[in-house]
Amino acid sequence: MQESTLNFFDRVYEVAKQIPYGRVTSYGAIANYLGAARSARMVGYAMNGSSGKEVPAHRVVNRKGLLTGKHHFDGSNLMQQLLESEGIQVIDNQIQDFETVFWDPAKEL
DNA sequence: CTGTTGACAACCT
DNA sequence: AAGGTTGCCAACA
Repeated sequence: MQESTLNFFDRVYEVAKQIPYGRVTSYGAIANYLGAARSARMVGYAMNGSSGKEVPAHRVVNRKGLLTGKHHFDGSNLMQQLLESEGIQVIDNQIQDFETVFWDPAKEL
């Protein structure tokens, strides 16, 4: 696969789609996997175009395990409910046992 | 082409 | 240790 052909956004989508069920990852982890460790913000920004795509943006949170991007979802607690639907405990936009459900693309891939 | 923005992360006080 | 500020880097106006 010629990654160079794909835009930065597309790479983020590809990685996000590969997030296993019941797992989550951080923006920095994805950015690190893409070689843009300092571009964690870009990952989040890329998610702006994830609407209407297969990208499970609700599985992507910041390094604290906090659902910072929930405000971008349709509802207010939609993101949280989606994660809880996958067996992830989320309390007050904070993922419980974050280290347990954390999925690092750089290690898993 | 230059400046601003942004779903973060790291550094500094 | 906890909180606030700066830095990154690519997209967008």
